[in-house]
Amino acid sequence: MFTLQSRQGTARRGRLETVHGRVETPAFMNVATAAAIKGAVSADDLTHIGCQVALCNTYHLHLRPGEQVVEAMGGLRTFMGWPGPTLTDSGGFQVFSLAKLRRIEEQGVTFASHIDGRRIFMGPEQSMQIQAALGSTIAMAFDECVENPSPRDYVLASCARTTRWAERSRAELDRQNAQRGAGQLLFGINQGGTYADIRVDHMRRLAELPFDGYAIGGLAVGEPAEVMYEIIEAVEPHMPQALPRYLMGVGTPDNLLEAVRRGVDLFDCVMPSRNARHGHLHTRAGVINLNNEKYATDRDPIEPTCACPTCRRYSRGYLRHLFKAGELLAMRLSVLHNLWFYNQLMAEIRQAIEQGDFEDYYRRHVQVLSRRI
RNA sequence: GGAGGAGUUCCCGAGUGGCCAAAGGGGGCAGACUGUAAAUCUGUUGUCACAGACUUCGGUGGUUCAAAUCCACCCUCCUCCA
Repeated sequence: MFTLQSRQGTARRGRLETVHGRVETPAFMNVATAAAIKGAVSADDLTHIGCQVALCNTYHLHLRPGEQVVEAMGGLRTFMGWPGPTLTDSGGFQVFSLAKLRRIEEQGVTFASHIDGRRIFMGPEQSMQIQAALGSTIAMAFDECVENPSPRDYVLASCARTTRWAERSRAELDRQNAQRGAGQLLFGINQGGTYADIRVDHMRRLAELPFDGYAIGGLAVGEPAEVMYEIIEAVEPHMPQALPRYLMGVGTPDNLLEAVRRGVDLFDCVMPSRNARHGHLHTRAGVINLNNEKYATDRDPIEPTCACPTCRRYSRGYLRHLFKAGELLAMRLSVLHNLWFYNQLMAEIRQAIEQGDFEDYYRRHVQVLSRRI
């Protein structure tokens, strides 16, 4: 159940009530691909850094440990000790990211497992069955994420297939929900590369299907940010107002501000966690690289005004040392900070929309938060 | 005291007459990263007046058109024998 609390221009402040808890939007979902936030961050930590939704991956969990194991262990939430809502990505992104290891056909995609090379077949039915077994709060339709730029002919054909896969995803999850007496939600995914007309046509088709939310996929995969914003603007008017909109895999703080401003409610991205593991930390003034020599004797926390567990206690100099020494603690503390930063950013955005200050908030932070300093 | 072996650029370590400023690691410095094949990947790492020149392979001297590489002596370290 999704309700809009308030709006400012196209920006929306909403609330998604699920059987596993409430999600205040706009929200950034924290990425836990293999049922874990990389960097030694526990589900318990997630609660403390303001995470609302944990995002896991169908393909990865199917390979290891296998959905039947997760199911036998009580489902994704029990398995990983995370009490809140979860979202599982369908495996569609792996069609893109593992392009060298797969073959696409109408029925689905055959992957060579990146772990042991064994053949894995995944179509919409398989993806839904796996996600149903995992028991995520929100399942994603099985799609093909196409790289940008791609030839128009290819995008057109791929998009038509993704539509058919969306229909099959919807039908199979309905079956799974009926069999299990479950109410797992399902989001459809818009594709169409960088072609606004294909995007719009595809979105219209998807909107005819009874999804619980709609995602824009296939962005931030090669195209300039401006093109991404244009595509969002083109597609947004065709997304149902009453349902949540999710921009998949995005992005930088700037990307989030720009997309919220254009009507997006949900996000996820590996950047804050991955970049944290690589020493790049977010501050109000931009992104710093803790590996840089200039931080060796810096006694300030990453962000002086930050209330995260890391900033309350540790200096940049110490964290830099931990990175240089290869200590796991460097990653843990950095990931905690960056995810806190993102979750906090979204909380501030929500408040700004509620108070009608979003435009002001946007102007003060855009092109500041994402710059490298 | 005797017999072997070894000393290479920040470190480890290849190289045994010219294609060597010297492989490969590590470390250092910097960069990348957008639904995670990522604790990963890339660049760079003697000096300078930098498409070239200069200095460098324990030290000194020599052989040679040419030496990190060959010869002599010296220094240091390791192993074994006394």
